[in-house]
Amino acid sequence: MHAKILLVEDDPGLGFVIKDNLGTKGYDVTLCVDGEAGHQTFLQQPFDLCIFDVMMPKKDGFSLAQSIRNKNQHVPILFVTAKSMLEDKIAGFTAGGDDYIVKPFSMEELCLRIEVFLRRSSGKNADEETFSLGQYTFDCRNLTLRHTTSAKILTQKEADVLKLLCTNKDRVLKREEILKSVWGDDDYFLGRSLDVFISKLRKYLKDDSSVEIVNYHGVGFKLECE
Amino acid sequence: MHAKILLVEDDPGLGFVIKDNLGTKGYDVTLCVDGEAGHQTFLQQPFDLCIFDVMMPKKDGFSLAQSIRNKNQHVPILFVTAKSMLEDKIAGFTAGGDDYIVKPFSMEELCLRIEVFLRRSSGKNADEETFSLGQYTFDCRNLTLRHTTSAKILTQKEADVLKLLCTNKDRVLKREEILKSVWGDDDYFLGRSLDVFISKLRKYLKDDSSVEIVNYHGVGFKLECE
DNA sequence: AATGCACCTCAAGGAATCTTCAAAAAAAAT
DNA sequence: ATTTTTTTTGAAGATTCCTTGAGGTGCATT
Repeated sequence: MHAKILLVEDDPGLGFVIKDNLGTKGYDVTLCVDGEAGHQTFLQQPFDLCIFDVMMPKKDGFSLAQSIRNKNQHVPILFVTAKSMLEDKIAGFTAGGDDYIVKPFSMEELCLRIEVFLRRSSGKNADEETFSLGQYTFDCRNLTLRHTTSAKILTQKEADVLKLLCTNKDRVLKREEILKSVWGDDDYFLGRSLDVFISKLRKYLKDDSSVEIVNYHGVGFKLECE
Repeated sequence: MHAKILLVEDDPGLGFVIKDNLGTKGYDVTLCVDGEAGHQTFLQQPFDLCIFDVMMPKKDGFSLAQSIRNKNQHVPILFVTAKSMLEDKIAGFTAGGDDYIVKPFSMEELCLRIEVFLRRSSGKNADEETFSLGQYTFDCRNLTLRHTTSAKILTQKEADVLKLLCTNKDRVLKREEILKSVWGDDDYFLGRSLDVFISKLRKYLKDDSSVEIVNYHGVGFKLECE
């Protein structure tokens, strides 16, 4: 249950202090030293919360946030700003439920903000949009499929298909039902596409043999979890 | 036999009136005053039908419905909307067999909808979707024939034939009837196919001798279960 | 009892469907 | 405009299923 936090901070001293401190509070912190690195890291693994310094070389905190919002609309982002920064500029970027904290700040202050954020998002997420599939957990808001050890970020379509299968666990879904629901249409070639997606999902789910997408010849597919 | 209804309505006056009224008609109504409470209640006990006001504080009726669909794909949900609500938005949410009723409505209107729903869902689940054949249970939507111990997955055609036999249990079905219904056509060679299917079904059903597909020479077949 | 037709079961052939990989096309991000 | 990511398309091989044929049994009329 350790929340995963992505910390992007160009000042090595400050970065280390924060990472260390949050580490002792039980958070799992990944530190990146610039926006570029932060972006790459975010694309490779899922996080529950982001903390971005605004002033950074290569890619500042705001543009990093923007890039990230292309992939994920929900992760809470906490900006770290200098006191000199204009209020209204910050306000623009924190409109979507994000927040900011002004340097210098105390560790207590930071932890407080983090807790507020995590409580808010976990409450929303817990029952609404996550499914458990054997050893896997699928969070369809964040397009994240977690296994005991690792985590895979899915594309939107992959997630759509998997979600449909999840909400109809143990029921046979006809090919047309899936196509209509995910693609909004049903023709022969889309059927081939669906096959490819099923194939991909199976690959992602192969680490737990008790989870299976079973084909019903000439009919469709069923997700089984025994 | 009292159907259990979950009513989620934030207006205490209206909520009470509905609950009371339905109560006198023999329904067992649980009233919640917001979406959150409704969600919690739903997770704790089973209901036969849900009635959700769409406009509610904390969690609106649609998002509540979505949460519930993650846990239960089948409970019928009836939305209560204001007249001003856009038709197509409602349509999107009522696609899966759910329905809505526009405020203000009369109690008669509401009861009518409820009865339709309950009849449909009890009918669908019991009569159309699954059949019991001696020690066997046949789930024709999922093409599954279960015995006490094991389960056999049928092909679509096998299931079609068995379903036809089930819906006409203890009645002799003429060969042409079966061929027309399952194959859409009736010629000599398909008749031979039918024989093969009957043969297969008998094999699948051989673990309970009280279930039998009997041939009527020159006429057709009858499923007997005694 | 004999004959002809209907039924039963098995098993092989062939058609349709599924699976997966890889490359092309399209869409999105920078 | 260029690069990267995602989706679609194509194709080969594997799998599944329906049909069909063969060999045998059962029924009914003669």
